[in-house]
Amino acid sequence: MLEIIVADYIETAAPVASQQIARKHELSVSSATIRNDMAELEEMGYITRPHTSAGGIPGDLAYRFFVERHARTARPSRQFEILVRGSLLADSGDPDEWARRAASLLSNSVRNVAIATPPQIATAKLKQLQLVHLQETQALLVMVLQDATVRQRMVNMEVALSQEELTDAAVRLNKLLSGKTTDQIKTAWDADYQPHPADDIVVVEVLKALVEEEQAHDVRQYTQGLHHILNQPEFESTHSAREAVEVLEDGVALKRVIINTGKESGIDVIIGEENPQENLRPYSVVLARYGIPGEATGVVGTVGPTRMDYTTAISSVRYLANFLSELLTALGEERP
Amino acid sequence: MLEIIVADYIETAAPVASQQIARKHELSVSSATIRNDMAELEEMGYITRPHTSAGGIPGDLAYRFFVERHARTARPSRQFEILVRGSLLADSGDPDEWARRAASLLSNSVRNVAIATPPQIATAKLKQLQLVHLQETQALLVMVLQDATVRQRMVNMEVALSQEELTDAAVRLNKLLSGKTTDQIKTAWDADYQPHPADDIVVVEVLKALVEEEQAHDVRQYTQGLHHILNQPEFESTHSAREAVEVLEDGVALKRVIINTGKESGIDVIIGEENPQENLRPYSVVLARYGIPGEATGVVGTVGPTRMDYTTAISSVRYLANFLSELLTALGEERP
DNA sequence: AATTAGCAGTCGAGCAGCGAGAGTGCTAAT
DNA sequence: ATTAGCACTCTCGCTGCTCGACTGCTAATT
Repeated sequence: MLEIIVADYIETAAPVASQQIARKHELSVSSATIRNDMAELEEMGYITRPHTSAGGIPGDLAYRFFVERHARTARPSRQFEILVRGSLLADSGDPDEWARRAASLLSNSVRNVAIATPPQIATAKLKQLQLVHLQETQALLVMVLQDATVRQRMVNMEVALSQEELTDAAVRLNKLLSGKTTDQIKTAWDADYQPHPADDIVVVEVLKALVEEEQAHDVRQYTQGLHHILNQPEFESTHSAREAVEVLEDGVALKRVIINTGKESGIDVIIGEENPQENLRPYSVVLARYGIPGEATGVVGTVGPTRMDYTTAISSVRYLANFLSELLTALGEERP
Repeated sequence: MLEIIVADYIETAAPVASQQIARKHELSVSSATIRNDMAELEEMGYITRPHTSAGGIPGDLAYRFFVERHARTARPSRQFEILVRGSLLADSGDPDEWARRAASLLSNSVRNVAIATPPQIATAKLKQLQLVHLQETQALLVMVLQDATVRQRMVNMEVALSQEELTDAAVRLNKLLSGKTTDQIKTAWDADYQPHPADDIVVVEVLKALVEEEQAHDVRQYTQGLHHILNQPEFESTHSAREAVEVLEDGVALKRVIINTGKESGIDVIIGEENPQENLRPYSVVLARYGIPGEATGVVGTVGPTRMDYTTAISSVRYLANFLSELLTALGEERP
């Protein structure tokens, strides 16, 4: 039931009515029954109605259900596969160019904005980090990188820690993180880090932010297909369209999302309000990381209205990511 | 008179009425007089009216007049100069980065789309060109470049030329062009080429096209500020906005225009219908080439509706181009 | 207990009509 | 050559209207 509504709404962009469902899908139930079911769905928060006597439009929850239940398993069209192979195998062996073409291909496939970053080689290695006591609850976090550059930041801690306690914490954190690239740090973090009772939460948070910033520093990203936005009915008003273009063209919000995209060869689907980046809440993002984990990885994905065609989006992104990974490992073996 | 209308229309985007002019500018004439003058301007083709009883809106001719008469001489705002210096002197010495920032700065200044290409080093030098007789009026134009790559193209000539005549022509053209970079060829062309009676026009045209294509091959361009178009009233309808974004995002039309931008340190202003590129006819383009002629040059400029603020556009583009040229020559002297 | 038919009620889209306001073109006077 | 005056034109926003699409509810049916 819910899936029909979502699929219909994705296609038509209009509130879906009970009678339409009954007619279109030749179900053996009448519109009245459907109305009852829809009332239930509304109560559970899956769909809303623009006004009392109108059809239902799915909310983020409904899309989430749809994605988990149906869209994840889809395969890309044969045509898309051929196009990708043709375009990416031709010509250049330049990974930068691959990213640009991937964005272009994806954008055409999903008829939405697509983004891609070229594979980034994780260069910045952490040498050491220090915590210096300043006052009561204030400390300085100093991060020394392998290439001798230094990053620092003030921390306002939750509890007052002495210099000894801070040094202790620094030693612990160094043991875990030093010698690693920012990329590896992010990975190690999720896997190995266990909060130590003596660690101050704020210190950890600031460190995290600092590492992310370092990563973000020069992520180059290619954006393609901005014009697709203007075709979508949700952006018919100039205002919303302008906002969308502004956010996507600028790209810092996306950059933040990209950095947090996991590497476990899965597809990240972030639907509407789920997005930690406030600017991106009106949209959905489908992202995948590709490349060789820990060595050189990039990201491909697409951004669109929450009412986007998740099925082809997910399958296209997955196929592209896999193919780019293949290309990249082949390149690595060729020139060792 | 005409200048007032143009300036007013640029500001308000609404048809300018005779009474408004009389009131706003405190002229010592009445609205009736202005009406008479405007009727004349309409007859001369400078302005048109959306309907019988409406004010006048300037046409391409009027903008051309305005640009030549007023906009060319303007100086950029002090604020813009400071911003440019601050942003471009800071940090990196990477010309690619300069181009990106220049586009960004310009886009903000003119509140329109801005484009910039990083300085391209003219590498491809012409070694030799040959003309081979095939049939009656058909010949093959072969272009051999310094790096041993070969470009060829068929030519359907206007008159039948023998192999001897073709060889003759090739010798003449070689004398003029060989050893030069594609960049220098373009320059030499405008300056030194005099049509020889025995040269076939079509041959020359094809050669020209071939050189241009070679240049276009990998011009990287940075586009900034697409969102500005959505603010302009001329792109209120989703349709026209989408078309604009499509053309500008794609960029091949712009590429063609960029290649033909002269190097004589002038500002190229292409207004509406004047544009040889059909896709760009609804817009105006203000472009300047910067860098070291014959060695490494790039282009900065802006694209917007024909009703654009030519005064700040021209002054901003000029200032940026000059400043980028300075930066580039400084870089050249530093590392010889 | 679930399903269905029927019906009253709600809401939005589209259309015509209207009046106000802005601005022109023309004519006659200066 | 300029200007005042006036009739005419066109746009824009408002109102009220109808029509059609849907729902929610109730009562009947399986």
